Amino acid sequence: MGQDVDLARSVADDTLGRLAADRDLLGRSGTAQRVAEVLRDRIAEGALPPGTRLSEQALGAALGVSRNTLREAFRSLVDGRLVVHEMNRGVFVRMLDPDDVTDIYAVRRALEDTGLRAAATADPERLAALHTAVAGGEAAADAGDWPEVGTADLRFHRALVALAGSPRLDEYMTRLIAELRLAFLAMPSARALHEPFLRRNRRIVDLLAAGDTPGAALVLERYLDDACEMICTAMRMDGA
Amino acid sequence: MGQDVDLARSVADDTLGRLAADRDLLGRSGTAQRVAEVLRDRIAEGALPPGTRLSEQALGAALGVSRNTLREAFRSLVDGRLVVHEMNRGVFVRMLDPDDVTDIYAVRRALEDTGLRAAATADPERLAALHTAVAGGEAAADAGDWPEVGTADLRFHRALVALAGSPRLDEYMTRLIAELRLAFLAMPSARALHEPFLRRNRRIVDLLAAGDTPGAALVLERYLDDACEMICTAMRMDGA
DNA sequence: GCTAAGCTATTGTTGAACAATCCCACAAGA
DNA sequence: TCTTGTGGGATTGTTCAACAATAGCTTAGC
Repeated sequence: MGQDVDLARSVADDTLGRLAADRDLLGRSGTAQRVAEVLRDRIAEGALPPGTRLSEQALGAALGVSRNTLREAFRSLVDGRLVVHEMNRGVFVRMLDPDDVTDIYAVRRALEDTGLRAAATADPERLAALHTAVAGGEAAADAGDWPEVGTADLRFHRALVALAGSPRLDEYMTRLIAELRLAFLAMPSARALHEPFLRRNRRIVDLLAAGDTPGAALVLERYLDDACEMICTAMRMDGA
Repeated sequence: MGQDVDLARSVADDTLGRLAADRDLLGRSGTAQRVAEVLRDRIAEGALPPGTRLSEQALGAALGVSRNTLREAFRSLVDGRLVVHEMNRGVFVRMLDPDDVTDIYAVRRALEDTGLRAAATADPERLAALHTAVAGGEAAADAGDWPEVGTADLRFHRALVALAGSPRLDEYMTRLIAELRLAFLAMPSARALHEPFLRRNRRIVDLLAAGDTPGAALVLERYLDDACEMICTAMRMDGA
C-alpha cells in the first residue's frame, strides 16, 4: 500500500482518543462476565424470581459453562446484591423485605437530590435527556405498555442522577435500580405501580425548566415517599 | 450439662438479635472471600502498590489457594474498583488519575452532605461517634502517629455518612474510602495530607453541636474541595 | 411426636489439562 | 534506522474430574 502516511498525524486530533474510548465496548469480556450479565437480565425480568435457588450444576449445564466459571459470575451478582450466598447452601435470588426497600429509597433520595441540585449548572444535553425520558413514559402509557412505562420511569430518574455528571454516582444508581427491580417483581400490577407517577415526573421537568429547583425537590421527595410506601405495603400484604 | 434452660427466654430480648447480626462476621465466609479481604488490606496499606500485577500463579502459591479460588476473589476486587482486569493480561492494582479523585470527592460531597442534613434528627449515639473520631484524630496527632490520623479522619467522615442511618450508604462510603486509599498512597507524606484537616473536622462537630448545619456544610464543602485539589496536584506532579 | 443416626445431593476447593492470547526477542525487509 | 513478520515462552481463560465438608432428608428407635 503506497499510502504510508502517519496515522497519528493524518487524522483529526481526537480520533485516536475516541477509538481508545471504544476499546472497552468491543467484545473483550470473558465468559464469566457475560454469564453474570445474562443472569442479571433474567433476574430483572422475573424469569428467576426472588427465592429461586441457583443450582451450580443445573445452571452450568443450561448455560454451557463450567461450575468454576459460574461461581465467578456469582461473585459479581453477590456484590450487586441481586443474589445472596449462603455458605454450603448455594446462591439464591435475593428476597427484599420492606426495610430494604425503605433503605433503597433513602439512597435514591440522596442520589436524585444530588442530581437535582446540579440541574442549574448541568450540561444541556443531560437536561434534554430528562425530557426525552418523560416523553417516552407518556407515549408508552398512551400505548398501554406499562412495563415500558416502568423502564422509562427508571430511565428518567437515572437521567436525574446523571445531571451531577459523576460516573460513580451513575453506576451506583444503575446498580440500585437493578436491586429495586427485585421489589417491583413483588407488585401485582405494573400499571398500578407506575401510572400514578407519570404526572409527577412531568411536573419535575417543568419545574426544573422554570428554574424552580426547590419546587422540583419537593415533588421528588413526595414521589419517593409515596412510591416507597406503596411498595412496602404491597410487600407486607403479600408476605402476610 | 444439667442447665437445660431455654436460651431464648433466659437472656434479654435483643441479645439473640445482636448475636444474629454478628453471625456473618465470624467464620462462615469461604476461602475466596477471605482472600479478597486479605488482598484488600494489602492494597490499602500499600504493600501491593498501584500498577502491581497480581499474578495468579505467584499469588496462589503465596496464599496457598488454587487459581480458581483466587480468580473468584479477584471478581470482588474488580467490583470494588481496587483492581482492574485486562482480558488475557491479568489483574493489576488500580492506578487512579486526577479525574478519578475528582469524581470520588464529588461522591463524598453527596454522601456526606446527606449525613449532615440528617444530623438534626440523628441517633445521639451516632453523633457521639463523631466526637470520638475527632478526638481520636487529635490524640493521634499529638502522638505524631500520622497514619492513624488518616484513619481517624476517614472514620470521622464515615461516621458523618452514618448519621443518615442507611446501611447502603454506609457500605458505599466504606467502598469509596477503600478506593480513595489508592490515591492516598500517591501522597509523599501522611502528615501533609491529614494535618491541615484536623481543625476542620473539629469545627464541623462544633458547628453541628451548636445546631448550625449550614455552617458545618460550608466547612465540609471547603474541606472536600481543598483535599481533592491537594491530592490532584500531588498526582500531577508525580505523574510528570 | 420427637430425637438421633445415616444417606444423598450439593457445595467448597483443589489440581491438572489444554487452547487462546499476549509479550518479547530476533530476524528480514524498506 | 525504522518498521514489519515470526517464533517461543509465559500467562490467562476455561473446563473437567476428584474429594472433603456440609445441609437436608429419611429412617429407625423410643
